[in-house]
Amino acid sequence: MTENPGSSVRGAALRKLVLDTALERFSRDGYFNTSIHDIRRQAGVSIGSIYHHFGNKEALAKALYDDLLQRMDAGLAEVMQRESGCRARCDGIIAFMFRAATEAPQTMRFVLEARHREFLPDEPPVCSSRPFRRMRECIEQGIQAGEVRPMEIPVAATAAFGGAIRLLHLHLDGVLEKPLAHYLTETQETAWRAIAMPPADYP
Amino acid sequence: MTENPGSSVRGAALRKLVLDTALERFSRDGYFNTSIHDIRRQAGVSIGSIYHHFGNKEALAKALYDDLLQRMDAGLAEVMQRESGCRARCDGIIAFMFRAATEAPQTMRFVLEARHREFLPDEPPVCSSRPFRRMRECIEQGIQAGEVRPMEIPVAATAAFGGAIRLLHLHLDGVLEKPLAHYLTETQETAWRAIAMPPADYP
DNA sequence: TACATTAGAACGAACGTTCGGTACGGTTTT
DNA sequence: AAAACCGTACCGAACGTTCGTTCTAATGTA
Repeated sequence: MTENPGSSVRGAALRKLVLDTALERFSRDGYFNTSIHDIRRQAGVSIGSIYHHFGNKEALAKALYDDLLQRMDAGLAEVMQRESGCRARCDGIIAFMFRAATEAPQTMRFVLEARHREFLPDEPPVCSSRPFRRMRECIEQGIQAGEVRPMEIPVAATAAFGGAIRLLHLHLDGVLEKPLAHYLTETQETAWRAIAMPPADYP
Repeated sequence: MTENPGSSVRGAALRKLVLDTALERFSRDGYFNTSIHDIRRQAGVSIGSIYHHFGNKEALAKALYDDLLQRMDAGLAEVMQRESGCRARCDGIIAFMFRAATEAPQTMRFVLEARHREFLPDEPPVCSSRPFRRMRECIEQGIQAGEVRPMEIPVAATAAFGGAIRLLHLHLDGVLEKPLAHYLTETQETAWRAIAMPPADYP
């Protein structure tokens, strides 16, 4: 475990340690199955420290949530800046999500699977957070540029990324036989087929 | 409210009343934000009755979960029996889910959004439940029949229904502008485009 | 009478949180 | 330079509340 009885950890390092521990427990057992005392024990810090840094349990979860969403958004922003054109960007977004779910499954689980509204009642739903808005905007631009069929935005956006996201869920639930990367290119191609503008001589 | 102080409700009717109340509260506030005492108060029954019929809180949730999954599976079975051919069945499945999410949003929320593993630790993930297995089988048969492109089953299945399911989530989160039905046919067409076998003279 | 069902007061455990306290570096006062 | 003071960080025993559950008595039903 991450026991740390001597507690040489202080300040910002302690804050980070608590956040890391909270992520591990929240994503594994869920928010309500994890007590502050659990986090205290595993992180090897005191109850007082946790309350000093975060105020209360809900604020700890919110700090974690904001942190992860922002990191995820930064990743997507980097994709959007590196790639140009809707197709390349969609592929990049899907690849990024697959990589994130493989390398940081706990983060992905907490962002994607947790029912945030149950413990953060004032938070808007995940689907209206920055990362998800970015995906929708990408599709909107694709339609305007003529790369993507003209269609209802929600339909296009969910068609483009819904398959990939469901595959992510399967991966996080441990029901996929092969590693995520094995399904990447096929997922990208399939997603694009669903929304791509057909060639001009299409029947 | 569903107050019922006089309590003429007994036996099977009482059991049903408790299940209905539990569904409403679980889907609105979540399992952990709903206490047995809450359900008792709203249903107008006694603590003793609840424990007599269900044993404990977890078993109540499991009874509800099994009930809803079975009802959903029956709906899907009916679609599979009525329709023949992969395309018609996929369309039927998506239409069924849209209808269910519109007419019984609480049911859909509990089946689709709740993190069951957090309160039913011994339950397999939703994605391996009967209804979801049915969807995957439908796609598998489509591939064998030559209606669907030969591809990895998980990719094909998530491509076929992932978009629709994400749209369901958007609907349940209340972020869609128009009623679900408005997006139905476009969702069906888009899903099919993603997985359909291309015509023989395809480049 | 016998059995199944309902009633609700009571209990113990677990939880989130509080609060009086220590430790310590920096700043002001003497 | 020493003393007094201050604010921040950390500690953990203790508190009040809530929750799931139990238990015994009462009640309806056959």
